[in-house]
Amino acid sequence: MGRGRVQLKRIENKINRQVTFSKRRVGLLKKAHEISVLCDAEVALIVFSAKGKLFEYSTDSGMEKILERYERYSYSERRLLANNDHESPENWPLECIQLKAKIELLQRNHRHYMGEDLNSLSLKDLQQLEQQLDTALKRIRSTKNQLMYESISELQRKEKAIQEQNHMLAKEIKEKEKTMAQQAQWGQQNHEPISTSFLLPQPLPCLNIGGAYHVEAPEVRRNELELTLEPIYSWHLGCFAA
Amino acid sequence: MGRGRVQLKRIENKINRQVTFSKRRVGLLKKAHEISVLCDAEVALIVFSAKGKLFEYSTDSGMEKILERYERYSYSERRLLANNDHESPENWPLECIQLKAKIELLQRNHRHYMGEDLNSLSLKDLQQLEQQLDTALKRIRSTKNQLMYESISELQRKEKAIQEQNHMLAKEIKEKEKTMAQQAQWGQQNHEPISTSFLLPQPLPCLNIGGAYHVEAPEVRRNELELTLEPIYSWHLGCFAA
DNA sequence: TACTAATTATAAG
DNA sequence: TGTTATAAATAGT
Repeated sequence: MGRGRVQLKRIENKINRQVTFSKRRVGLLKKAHEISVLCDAEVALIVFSAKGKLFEYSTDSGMEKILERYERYSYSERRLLANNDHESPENWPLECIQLKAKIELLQRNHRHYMGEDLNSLSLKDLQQLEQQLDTALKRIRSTKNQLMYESISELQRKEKAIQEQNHMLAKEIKEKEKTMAQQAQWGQQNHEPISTSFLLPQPLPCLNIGGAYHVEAPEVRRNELELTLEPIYSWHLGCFAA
Repeated sequence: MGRGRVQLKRIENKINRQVTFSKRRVGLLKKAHEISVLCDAEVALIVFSAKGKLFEYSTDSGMEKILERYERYSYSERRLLANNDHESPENWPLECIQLKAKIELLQRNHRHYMGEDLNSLSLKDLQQLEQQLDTALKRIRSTKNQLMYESISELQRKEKAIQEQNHMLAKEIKEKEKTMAQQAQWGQQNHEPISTSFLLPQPLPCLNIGGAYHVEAPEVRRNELELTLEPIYSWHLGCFAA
């Protein structure tokens, strides 16, 4: 369909390929939808573009349901491959067996995400994996940076607040000194007045406090965060140990 | 397409519906195959007829691979959990429940490896994750490179072999020419002998072949590898036979 | 299943 | 992205 006859081979021109992909993708999805409506069929369609973008269509029963049904349907074939026989699966509900299969799959994926067990992968698989991890890594770094900036802002804010507090305290102290000095004058006018500087031997404790905060704060914050997330990170160990 | 305009609603006539299903199914599968070949896309198509029969198409990477990739991409594994909840898990063996928990953990993990759901992670977690993915990525790239080098070596080996073959063929041709020239001389000693150079107008066909190979190889290397290393046309599974 | 008229998808611009 | 000439899919038979 179109002005030229179509050759069933990869379109070499990149632009052309992309344009054709967009058009045909729309057509394909449309046809998938049509057959599902016209003929009362259940359809799941997954398309990854060459660049790795995902497009999907599924009947309104939902992709999940359909894939599940697919797995159920093709389970009989797969059971031959699975050697779970040593664990008395006979009594188990089908779902359990599926769960186990799923776990195996997830774990395999996981190993790949860890950069392990790569020999079972093809060049194409490796490329996909690389792309995916690269994307993930970018997101992670971006999130991390954001978090760090936020932490820094927060710390700066706190620093400011505390310094203000310090100023207040310093003022208060000064006033107290004044009062005391006056009292001293009143009470013992004959004595030498006590030097102000003696009464205010550390004009910079505020800085110490601020400094101490600085040093500690990042530590503390990290721990706080860590605590909230601890459960999340412990699972990995838990589940792979098992 | 066809003599009547199509109404996007269920075809009520059962026979008609079934016929249309058969026709459109073939068309759909064909189109799925076409887009995958033309546009270098990865496609998985699952169709259940109204009567529950399964038809499927997948790019040669295989249905499982694509579904895996899909799950990687959309971490929609929830379907297992979501779906199993309503199925009286009370009666299940303890193992099943543990399996479910395990899956949940794995999936959470998984999302993080996809760079998703990062807001629940602390700075420290993010750092760990970053490091881990970075390491994995390095390994993956290393493995990929190794694979590619191997492929290249293999191709070079093949190239050499083919060139040798070309040489042999060229030699053979030369000898044949000699024989023919001699025959011509014997048969018609009165005539002018036909010049050898005329009989051997293209002494370099082998070089042409080699040259073409050389030119193409770097440009198309990736695709070449993919194409040559896999059977080009594999309509996956016997969906068309059915 | 095979044919044909008519619709639909799409290659090229 | 939108248009158009043409190839391809397909509804009805």
